[in-house]
Amino acid sequence: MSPKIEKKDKILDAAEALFAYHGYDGVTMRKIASEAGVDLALAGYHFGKKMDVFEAVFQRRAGELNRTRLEALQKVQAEAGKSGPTIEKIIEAFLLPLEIAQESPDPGWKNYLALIAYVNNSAVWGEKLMSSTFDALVLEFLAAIKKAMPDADEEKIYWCYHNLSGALTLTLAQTGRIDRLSNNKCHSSDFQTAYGIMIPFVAAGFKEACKG
Amino acid sequence: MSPKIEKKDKILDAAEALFAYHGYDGVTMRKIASEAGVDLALAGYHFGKKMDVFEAVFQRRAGELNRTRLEALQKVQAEAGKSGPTIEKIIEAFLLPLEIAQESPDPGWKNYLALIAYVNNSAVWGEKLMSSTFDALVLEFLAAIKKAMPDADEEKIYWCYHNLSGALTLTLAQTGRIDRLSNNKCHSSDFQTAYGIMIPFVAAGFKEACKG
DNA sequence: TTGTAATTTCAACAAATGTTGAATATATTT
DNA sequence: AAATATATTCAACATTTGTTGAAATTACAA
Repeated sequence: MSPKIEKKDKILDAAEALFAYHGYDGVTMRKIASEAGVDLALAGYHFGKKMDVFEAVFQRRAGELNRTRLEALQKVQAEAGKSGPTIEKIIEAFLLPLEIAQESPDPGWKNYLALIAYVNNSAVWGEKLMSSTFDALVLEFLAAIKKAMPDADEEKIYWCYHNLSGALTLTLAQTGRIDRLSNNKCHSSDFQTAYGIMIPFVAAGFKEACKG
Repeated sequence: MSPKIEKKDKILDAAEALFAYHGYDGVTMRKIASEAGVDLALAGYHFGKKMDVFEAVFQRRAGELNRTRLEALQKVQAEAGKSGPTIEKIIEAFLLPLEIAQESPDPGWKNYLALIAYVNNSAVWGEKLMSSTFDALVLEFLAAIKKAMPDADEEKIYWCYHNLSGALTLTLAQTGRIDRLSNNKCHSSDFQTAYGIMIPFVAAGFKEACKG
């Protein structure tokens, strides 16, 4: 219950929420400090430059997220035995940990995943941060998919993953667009429905687009 | 060939490229002016505030884009006759005009579509700008899809479109991520392959996820 | 308690930013 | 050519921004 850590984390929480919604350049150190209820200079003291705050936010939950998703993959692999899991099961293992995180009582997870959506869609950050942090995990999943579709062209599998990644990213971003488009019949915050449809959608996409 | 219009358009071109890559807050009026080879005050003279420059960029090509895509839809509808076109044909009509635009000799189109990707993934801009500019067109396509899948639940169709929109958006963004992930076997700039896979991927996704 | 290290605040800096009024130049019209 | 409108530049403003040194406060060990 040491107050040091409390304030340090409050800075990360505030930065997480602000960066996720406004992007890196849309956030000021003063806004972060103010939102965290902390003096302006404190963020600099704990983390260094503004960019370092951003990276600290980005890295904070990355390890746990990668661990959870890898465990989910290993679980379906163990259940499937030597033949390996189906595409559906692999996609499920890839996505459901995110749904669980978004439904977590800690609202920070929702912000964090929206931040990942921001980074993943940015040509500025995408290559630098996303690849170094998440490619290892993604390649594990892609290997499992290749095993489940031994006849599929490798290049096509990458592009199918790209489509999966895009659909996922837009879901993580929570833009509210589907609410308006559907005249409020659907809601960006309805993750259960989102993933419930995304999983068969993507699985069918892989199967069809990787033919030949 | 009047030089007035030349400079005015150069400002929009520069702003388009910069906003697409860096986002609204990552761009300064000075960078726009400098990139356009124009005095700082000129952008303000022609367009007003910075936000007005952004909206001018966003609106400049929207009309033509909507027109082209609507024509593509009407063409496949005319070809299909009363029964209406298949999902594949509808998705094609939705996507191929974008591929053509990205391959246009005018590099501004590529930047413009990357800008749309930025806006579509942003919760700040998404609802305000995207909906008002593109929802009418999207609803035309969704109506065609509903006709092609009369048994499908409406809510599911919206979510399937959301998946399509996400996959498309990531492609428009050109982040370079797939290059790195695939160890340079795939390239963000290879639109032909991207859409060649996206179309069957999405069509199969619609069919499978809208069952029941 | 005393002393030391860690944390937090205060204050201020230099640089960058959006915006605008006035001056100049260019084009267009009369 | 003169006059008018349009376009462009110049110069400067008030804010905002990231960053940092010094002071003050708090936690902790001896």
